[in-house]
Amino acid sequence: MLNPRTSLHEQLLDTMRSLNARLHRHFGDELKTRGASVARLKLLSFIQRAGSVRSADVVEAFRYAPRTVTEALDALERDGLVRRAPDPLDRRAKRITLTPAGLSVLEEAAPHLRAIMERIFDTVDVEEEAELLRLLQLLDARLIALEEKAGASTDPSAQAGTR
Amino acid sequence: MLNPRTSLHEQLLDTMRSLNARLHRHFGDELKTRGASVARLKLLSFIQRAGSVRSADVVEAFRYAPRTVTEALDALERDGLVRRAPDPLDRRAKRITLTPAGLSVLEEAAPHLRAIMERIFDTVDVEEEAELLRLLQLLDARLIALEEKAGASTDPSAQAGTR
DNA sequence: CAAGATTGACGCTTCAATCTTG
DNA sequence: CAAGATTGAAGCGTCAATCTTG
Repeated sequence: MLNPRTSLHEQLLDTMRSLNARLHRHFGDELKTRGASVARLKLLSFIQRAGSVRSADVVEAFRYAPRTVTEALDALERDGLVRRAPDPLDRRAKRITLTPAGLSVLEEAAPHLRAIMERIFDTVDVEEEAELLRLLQLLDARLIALEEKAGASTDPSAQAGTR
Repeated sequence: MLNPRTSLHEQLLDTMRSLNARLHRHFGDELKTRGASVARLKLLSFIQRAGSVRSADVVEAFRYAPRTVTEALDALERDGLVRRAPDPLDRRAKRITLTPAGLSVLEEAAPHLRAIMERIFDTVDVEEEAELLRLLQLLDARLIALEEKAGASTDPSAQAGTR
C-alpha cells in the first residue's frame, strides 16, 4: 500500500511458501507408496555415496539440528532401510550403513524423483530455470551473510547437495 | 550426470529447500521474542482484516488442512491473542476474533516483518525481484495444473495473500 | 572440557477419523 | 448425508538439555 516494494516482498514470500507447500505435497504423494520422500531420499543417497556415515556427518552436511538426524535415522532404521552399528574406533559414535532394502528403495525411487522433476519443469525453458536458480542462490547467499552478521561467533557454512 | 538438466533440477530443489529453511529460521529468530512468527502473523492479519472468521474460512483461504488451523488457533488462544466464541447463527461454528493483545502483537510485529524483508532484498534489484516472482508463480501454476490432472475430482483453488 | 548421540518439548504441516449440528 | 470443528498419529524441522566417551 504505502510502499509498492513491500507488496512485492509479501507476494514473493507468499508465493515461495505456497510453492514449497505444493512441492512438498506433490513429491510426497508420488513417493510415499515406495517408503520414500524427498528428505529420505537425500539422506539415503548421502549414506550410499559415503558408504557409511556418523550422525554428526549428517548434521554437518545437511545443516540439520541433531534432533532431526536422530529422528530421521530412527525412522529409516525402523523401516529396515539403514543399520546403526557401533564404531570400532570411537565408542561414542555409530556407523550408519544402507541395508539392501535401503539401497533398493533408493534405486527405485531416485529415477522416479527425476521423472517428477522433469514433469514439473516441463513447461519452463532451460534459460528460465537457470535464471531462477541464480536468483534463489543470490537470496540464499544474502541470508547466509545476514546469519554471519548476527551470530558473529557461531558456525561457518556448508551444503549437502547431490553432487 | 547422464542428463545435465537433471542436475539443474536437483540444484534447484536443493536451493529451494535450503532457502526455505533459512527464511524460516531467519524470520523465526527475529519474531519469536514478540510472540510472533510468519505463520502467526499471516493468520492474525487475516482475522483482523475479516473482523471475525470461522475455522473453515481459514482452511479455505490458506488451503490448510483443518488440523493445522485448529492447532494454530489453539496456540493463539492459549497466548491470549484470539478468542473463540460460539456463533449465534450456527451452533456448529465458532467465531474467531482478535483480542487487544492479538491486535497489538500484529501491529508491532508487522512493520518489523517488513523491515526484515527489506533487509533480505536489500541487495536484489527490483527487476530481478519481479522476475523471481514471475518464475515462482509459473512453477506454482504448473503444480496446480498437475494437481488438477491428478485429483480429477477434488477441490478447486484459492490464495490467502495479504491483499 | 569437547564431541557424539539421544531425548523432551515444541512449531507447522499432512491425512484420516470422530463428534455435533444443519 | 454434509458441514464445522476437533482429535490422533505422523513427517520434518527447531532449540535446549542430557548422558557417555575421548
